[in-house]
Amino acid sequence: MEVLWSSDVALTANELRDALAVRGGDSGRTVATTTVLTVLSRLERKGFVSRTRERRPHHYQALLSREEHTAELMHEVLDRASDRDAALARFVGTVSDGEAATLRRLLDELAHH
Amino acid sequence: MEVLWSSDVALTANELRDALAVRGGDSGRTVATTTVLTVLSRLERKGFVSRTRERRPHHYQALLSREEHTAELMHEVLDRASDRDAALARFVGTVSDGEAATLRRLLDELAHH
DNA sequence: ACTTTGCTTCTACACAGCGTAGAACAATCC
DNA sequence: GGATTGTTCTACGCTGTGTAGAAGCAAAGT
Repeated sequence: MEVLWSSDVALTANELRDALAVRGGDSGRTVATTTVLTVLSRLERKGFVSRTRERRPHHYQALLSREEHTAELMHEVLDRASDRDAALARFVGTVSDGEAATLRRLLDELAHH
Repeated sequence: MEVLWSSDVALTANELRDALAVRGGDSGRTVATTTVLTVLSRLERKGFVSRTRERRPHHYQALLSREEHTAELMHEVLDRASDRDAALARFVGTVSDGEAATLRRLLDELAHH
């Protein structure tokens, strides 16, 4: 359900419902607006989303982009490891060559402040 | 429940129950042996654990170490990202200096086959 | 061989989380 | 102020997890 989220910015529940209807056009999968609102409320409670409570059609917006969220999750997973370095080693040992290259590049950039 | 797992190797259900009793000694938290067995069966079904079905007290053993499991989870999280490289960038951008250094070292080792 | 003992499987229950939505309540618009 | 539109409350079904009792099965004692 989060999938749809990280696409753009600041939507109302109805706009989001419509966006969903388009995306999942395969079968008649149309969710009710209330469903969207419930999910949005739960996401807000968990701090994944913020809303504008002023003007009546509340506008909702993701607090973290998809990528930030992914990075966040990776950190959470890593934090649960007893030996972080060992876990990192395992991780690095199983990335593709291309990703290893990407990582090197990113670390280089990081080094140049 | 997994926590206890990644410590050592090849145990029977009862040994594991005892180990649990020791670790969680705070309050009278003693789990029944059947509980341990149920959990072990579920873990086996999910491929996290293997067992020796021969000699009667079956011996159970983790298939992945704690670290491997962590790395595995990190990959799963990363696989769900739409833009893997961007997610990696966010991740790298938020690691500590020490870990950045660790990553560099690991990547260097990787480069030397 | 028959019983006892101990290990394993089957079944079950409570509780949490998620996807879903109807019904009720609140604000906005003529 | 009645109609329309948006939001909250409440709830149901499904799945996963922690927990364990009851029953089945295999090895060991006599």
